Amino acid sequence: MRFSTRGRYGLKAMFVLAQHYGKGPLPLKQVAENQGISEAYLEQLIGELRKSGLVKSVRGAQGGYLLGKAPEKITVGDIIRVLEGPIAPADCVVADDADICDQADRCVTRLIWERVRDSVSEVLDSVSLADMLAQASEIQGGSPQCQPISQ
Amino acid sequence: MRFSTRGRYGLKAMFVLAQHYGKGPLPLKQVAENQGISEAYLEQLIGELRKSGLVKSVRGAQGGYLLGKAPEKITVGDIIRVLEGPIAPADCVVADDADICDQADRCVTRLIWERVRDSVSEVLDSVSLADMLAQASEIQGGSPQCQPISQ
DNA sequence: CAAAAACCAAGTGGAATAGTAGGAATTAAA
DNA sequence: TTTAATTCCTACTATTCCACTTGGTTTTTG
Repeated sequence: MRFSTRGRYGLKAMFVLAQHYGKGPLPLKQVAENQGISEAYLEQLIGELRKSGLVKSVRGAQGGYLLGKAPEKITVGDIIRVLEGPIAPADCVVADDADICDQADRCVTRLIWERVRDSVSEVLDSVSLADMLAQASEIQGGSPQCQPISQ
Repeated sequence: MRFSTRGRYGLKAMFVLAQHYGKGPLPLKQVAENQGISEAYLEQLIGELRKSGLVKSVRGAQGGYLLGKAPEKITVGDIIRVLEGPIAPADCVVADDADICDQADRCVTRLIWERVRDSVSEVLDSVSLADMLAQASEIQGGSPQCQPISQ
């Protein structure tokens, strides 16, 4: 029951962009170095974030990436859903195609997965990048960094 | 962010054993057929549950498996932890080796993963097999079945 | 024009998942 | 005492996903 590096790296990258919000585009190289993440790998992830509209890009020299919306309007859940897919501990509780399960109304384990899904969604949707910025300034020298190399 | 079939099948199997609690050992073949799960695969999973003490086995003809404790004393969290490992959306918030992260006190994304971990744990630890039995009798003909073939 | 950057597509090694296959040991019942 | 039912154990396999790497092309600024 782990999130992969896709979601975790993506969230860190978005946090870095949030810290730079309003200061123009930030080159991916700086984001990657800041977090100790492979730039080429992060490039793939941020490409998906761009297609989703959560980030914008500026091409060419002096270019880079920026948040597509204000930090208040981007939640952790938004980011995770783009990079990890729908939040659901089992296929039968993926919100959109809930009717995939023909036994839905008689299934007891499904009730468990629904509760897990809802509680994870509630946590992730309740935290915005702006909230994370606020928390970072509470924590002295706050950074999104956690295990620079393997995390 | 899915649980694998390990945890999902294991939970279903445990629910079936709970339904049979107090009635002697139940052969794995019946559990597997009831749920439409490969018996040989389920055998591996229930072996781990047995080693953890959550189920007991009776060998030989007329043998089978039984819950190791009363349904009230076994939670979904117990089962999931045996089959899926510690509940933690990222390695840096695996309870035991929390100190794996040298930046723990300055890390902002870690706070998110801690909240996710705790909320998932809270849900899974708050539901026992006995609770599931009660829910099953509320739902007419309640079964743990959900998508018999692929789930 | 040169350098900095985003963009794109394809390949790669390793690990985990979701099983299969085949047998050995144990026990109840015929 | 044999037979059938059942657990127990190990090893194998195909597929998928992860976490990258590689090698470019295009766009833009100075």
